[in-house]
Amino acid sequence: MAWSDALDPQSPAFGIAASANARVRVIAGPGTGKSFAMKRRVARLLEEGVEPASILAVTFTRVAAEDLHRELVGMGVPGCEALNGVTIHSLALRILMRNHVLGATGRIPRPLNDFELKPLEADLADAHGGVRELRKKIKAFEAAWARLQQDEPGYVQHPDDLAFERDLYGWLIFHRAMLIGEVIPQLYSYLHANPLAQERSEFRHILVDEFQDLNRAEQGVIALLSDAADVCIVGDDDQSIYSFKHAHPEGIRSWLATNAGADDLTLDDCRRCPTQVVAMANALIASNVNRPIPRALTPLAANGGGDVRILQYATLDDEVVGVTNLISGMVAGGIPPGDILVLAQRGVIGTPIYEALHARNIPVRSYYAEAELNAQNAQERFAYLKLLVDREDRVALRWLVGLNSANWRCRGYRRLRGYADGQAISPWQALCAIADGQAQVAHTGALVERFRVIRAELDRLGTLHADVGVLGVVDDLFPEGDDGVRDLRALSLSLLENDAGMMPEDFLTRLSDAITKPEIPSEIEDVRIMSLHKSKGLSAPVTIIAGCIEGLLPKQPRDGLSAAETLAEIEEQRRLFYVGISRVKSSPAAGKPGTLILTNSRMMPLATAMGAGIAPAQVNYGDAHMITSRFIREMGAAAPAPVPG
DNA sequence: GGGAGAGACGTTTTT
DNA sequence: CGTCTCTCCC
Repeated sequence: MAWSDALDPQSPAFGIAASANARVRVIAGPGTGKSFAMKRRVARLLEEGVEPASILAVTFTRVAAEDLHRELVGMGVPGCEALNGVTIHSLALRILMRNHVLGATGRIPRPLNDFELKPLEADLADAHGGVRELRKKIKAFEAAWARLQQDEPGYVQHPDDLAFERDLYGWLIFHRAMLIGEVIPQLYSYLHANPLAQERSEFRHILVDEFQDLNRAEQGVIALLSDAADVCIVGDDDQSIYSFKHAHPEGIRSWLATNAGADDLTLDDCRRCPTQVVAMANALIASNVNRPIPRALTPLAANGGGDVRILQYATLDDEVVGVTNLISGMVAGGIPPGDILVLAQRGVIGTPIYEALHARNIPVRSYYAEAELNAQNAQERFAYLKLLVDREDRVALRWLVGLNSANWRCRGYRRLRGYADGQAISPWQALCAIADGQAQVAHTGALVERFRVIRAELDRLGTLHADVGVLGVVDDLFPEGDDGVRDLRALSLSLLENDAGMMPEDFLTRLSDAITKPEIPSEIEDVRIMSLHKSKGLSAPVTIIAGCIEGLLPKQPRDGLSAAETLAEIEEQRRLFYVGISRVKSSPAAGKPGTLILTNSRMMPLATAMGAGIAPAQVNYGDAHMITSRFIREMGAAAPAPVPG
């Protein structure tokens, strides 16, 4: 295939593929064929003899990276199989490892699981304004302290932030661990400090997908990698939904100002969605006031109007049953389960739908994160497994000695850490010394008592392993019938199925990977249930968004915000809904009109509402009364009238 | 250091 | 409504 095959030279896609400008920005609305245009651009580069290794295609999420990689490799152009599609985090880690940046500063790339953040938070909270403030600080640190688009990354602005960074590094170095997110500030400062670093001129062509998802630090990393590269960024400020990690729509908007002379191209023809959905999406997003470049998607008549329904149920239970019935009916009618995408912003809505479909033997998969480690006993057994493999896993030990204490025994642990540091020994060695009476450290009684239990349990597991191997240990740690570890058991057994004699450390590595980096299947065979965030970049012939109520979509803005900040939160929620409805794909030729179903319910138990952080409009004897999302109204006359479900 | 009781909050993502 | 977090007190 030649890169320009069947491409109209007047089309924007041609322009994107052909532009020889060293800086190109593409604003591409949902479903406008940006992957297609990027692919053609890469094909052109390869045909012109550009080294595949000098082309960098980078995105923010693994789903998008693997998608891009698959598309690029599938082009059939010579050299395409050598192309890389990477997440910015994996790229960062690779560059840091290659340059021994981490080793030189005493760092070990042992990532923390989500649940392992608890003791870190407890250990640092006192000195840094409490756990809540601390979490915000971690987010800002991961953005290299550039909380706003106009902030310069890498420069700590407040003395508090500086003290926090010092303590955080201290904790991570002592515990021989890393935050996933810290690779970004690390890489930024490495590249910034080393203008002669090979990586700054390694790439000739950089393509960035979903650019609006990058925060200022991540944008800075891209800029520092671009010394010798042509850069093409693709994204959509209307799909910017990651303000919680300090990515703002201004990022892609202001890129032209900092890249003078850049080409500015736009993709507006919505090739994916039915025309009615395009009209609804346009009406919806027009309600965003803070939108300097008002644009609209152009519908494609050939896509047909689609099948759009807005359904209301009396109660949340009815909604769950209703959605389940709809899906069963579709599957019974011959629609492949993999064509169906269910979006629910909270587990309380998504999980019951998942369970109900599961009970009806409909293939279904839930994409809510790290679900295997939700239960505390799952976390505990997993920590034991880590310690069994490596007694010097300081994070796992820290977690276990703090377990079942509200403050994770942070005061005793502080003394222990001081002692271990002073003696230049590890916490494990220090605890052994104290437990065996060879050393005394005041106020560590509770800690050492816990340690004795942990050590005995590890001895037991060690013996068990010697007797019955990894499989026996798995059976002991994740026993059948224990709901909390059900998923861990299933996952472990599937890993050991063909290789029961695996070394424990290999088993642990594979188990960790399976939990934190689940495989993204290329053939979708299940009904998919996920958050709206996760759905970015995906499309499906049938898209169902459940829970379209005020307080959830949009979520209740946080308290204490200024009017402008509140507006910004609502506008981001509107963009989130815009992303959601534009997932639906029509293929009239294949008999798939493109089905979009939006559901809500008028009432749910108060406990459910409060449990999910949904502010009810009114409460009556334990029933929370909900009202329909404003977004339904904002889609205007383009949307069908809501009907009972 | 740790327990009791009052008060806040609940999501989304990255190897 | 639960769970987590914070403060106060022993």
